[in-house]
Amino acid sequence: MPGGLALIRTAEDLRTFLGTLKEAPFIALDTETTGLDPHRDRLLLVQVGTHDRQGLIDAQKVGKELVVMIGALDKPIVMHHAKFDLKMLATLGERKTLARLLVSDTMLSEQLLHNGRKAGIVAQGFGLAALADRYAGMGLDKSVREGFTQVVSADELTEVELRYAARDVEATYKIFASQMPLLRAEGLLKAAAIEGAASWGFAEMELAGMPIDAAAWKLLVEEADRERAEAKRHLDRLFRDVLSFDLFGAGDLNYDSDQEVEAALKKLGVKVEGTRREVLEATGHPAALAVVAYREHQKIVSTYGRRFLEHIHPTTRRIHTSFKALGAITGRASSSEPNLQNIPATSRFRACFRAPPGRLLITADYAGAELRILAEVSGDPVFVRTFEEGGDLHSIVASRIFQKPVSKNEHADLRARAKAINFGLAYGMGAQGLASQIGSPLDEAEWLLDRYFKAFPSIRGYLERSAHEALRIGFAATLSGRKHWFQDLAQSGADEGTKLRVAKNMPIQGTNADMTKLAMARIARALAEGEVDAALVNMVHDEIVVEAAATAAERAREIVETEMVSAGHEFIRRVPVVVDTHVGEAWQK
DNA sequence: ATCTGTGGCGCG
DNA sequence: AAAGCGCGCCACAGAT
Repeated sequence: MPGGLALIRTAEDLRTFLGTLKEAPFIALDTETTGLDPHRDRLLLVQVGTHDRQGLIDAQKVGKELVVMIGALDKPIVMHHAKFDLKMLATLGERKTLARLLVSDTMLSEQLLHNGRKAGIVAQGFGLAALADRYAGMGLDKSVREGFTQVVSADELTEVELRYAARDVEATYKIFASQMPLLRAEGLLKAAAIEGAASWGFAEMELAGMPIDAAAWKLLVEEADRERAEAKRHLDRLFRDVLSFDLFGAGDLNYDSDQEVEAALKKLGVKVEGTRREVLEATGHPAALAVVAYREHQKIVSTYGRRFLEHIHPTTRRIHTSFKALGAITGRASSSEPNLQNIPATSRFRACFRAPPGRLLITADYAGAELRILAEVSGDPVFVRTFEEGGDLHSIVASRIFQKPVSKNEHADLRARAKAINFGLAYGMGAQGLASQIGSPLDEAEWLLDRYFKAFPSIRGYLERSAHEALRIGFAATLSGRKHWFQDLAQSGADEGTKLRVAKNMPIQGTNADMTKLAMARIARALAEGEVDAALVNMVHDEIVVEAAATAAERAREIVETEMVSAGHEFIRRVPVVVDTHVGEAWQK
């Protein structure tokens, strides 16, 4: 590093340093912090540079001006796990600049390159050190940078620590330089661009968190707990002949143990294999049904109870989930600690996510996203025309299959059957699956599927053709070019049928992920550029939630809808893209 | 005491 | 129980 390891402490010095990067095609960036929580921990160092020149910026001394100046370079900024660095950079302010950065991410790029062919690299993983070794033959000692928790100023960092901080930037630069031709060769540049652009969106969601009415939530859990206890007493009565009771009259059967439940049911003369809800319901036995009822309440108490509320952040009083941008093999994101993508939809739990006074939540979701994607990729004329005309696809499909007029009011039962087929076929569902889904005999389900595919030959044609082609070439892809290689799946011993179903589903589910992630990126940028008092707060696969000041809510809603539609049309060109929005105090479908 | 795999179930 | 795809969390069960 020219000039040794001197820290850049002023905007003027930073300007001088950045001037030396004029010729670089892109800039690598990394940060050193006192911890992982942007609401509690501090940014110490921001390192920027290339393979042969790195600058170490004292983040607290230079302040938000460093973000402005890096943004003004107008070059792609490459980070390893950009979401984290962006969240820490945001502690300086300048979110508007961060939302506009052209971000690339070496970690996500590597995941895209190995999606479904992790075998052989899984031991090293996707950490910076692993990639530095893989691409640049560089050894990075992460342990040097593990403990800055006691550090209060960049001045305290030792020479060794600063040298490693600079090496991380050098490595990141070299890694991306090597990844780029690979991404290009695999047709993954667009997918990588979406991931990079969305990383600020995920950062914004994690930073903002979801507002929650903890008291209301607690009441719902307590109610479920009472109902659970009542359900248990009921169970004890039903099972009284096959269990023993303690002094307090409580039975010794553990209803959370599937083994014990199965054995106890057997003693009552109810033979089941497994204790899944459908199995228990199929018996029609009161004791089996009582177990189902108990489980319903138990699920609420265990999954959405005390531990869930422990995720409320001590300072923001909000729920800050953690997103994995590439959480699913299809390209979907996942959410954890807590998972905000599996909050009960029909219950009152979603209503507990309430914006604070003076603010509102905008809930926006793609209407029939997967079926529109299927219309796009198959080109089925009926599907395409129905969406063009704004018709009800399930009704149209039912009318075709059953040869009689069907609507939401007329022959609604037939519409429900068509709906089950429509959703199931995107996953490669067979007659047996359909039979159990709609509760009809196997031969009837077979007849239905047959009628369906006769009415829509291009749907079957597309699904069969694309799935077999995917297996032949070794991967399935979305409309952005995102790939799922079948190497790991094959190695796991999956049979032909499983592979075909996965291949059918990937382009549909994955293109939906492409759309939603691109929309997130565009919404975050448009809100920032328009200086709208609003932020992304959650996403659930085909749905985006934004919190806005009440005075800005209508403008934010318009931006959300416009950007979701435009992002959808990047991939869906044959049929309209429709987004339903809802504005209110609470999160609502 | 802690880890890992499994069954079950919440969501799209 | 699953020949319907993708997740994460819970409790249990069996292991270390």
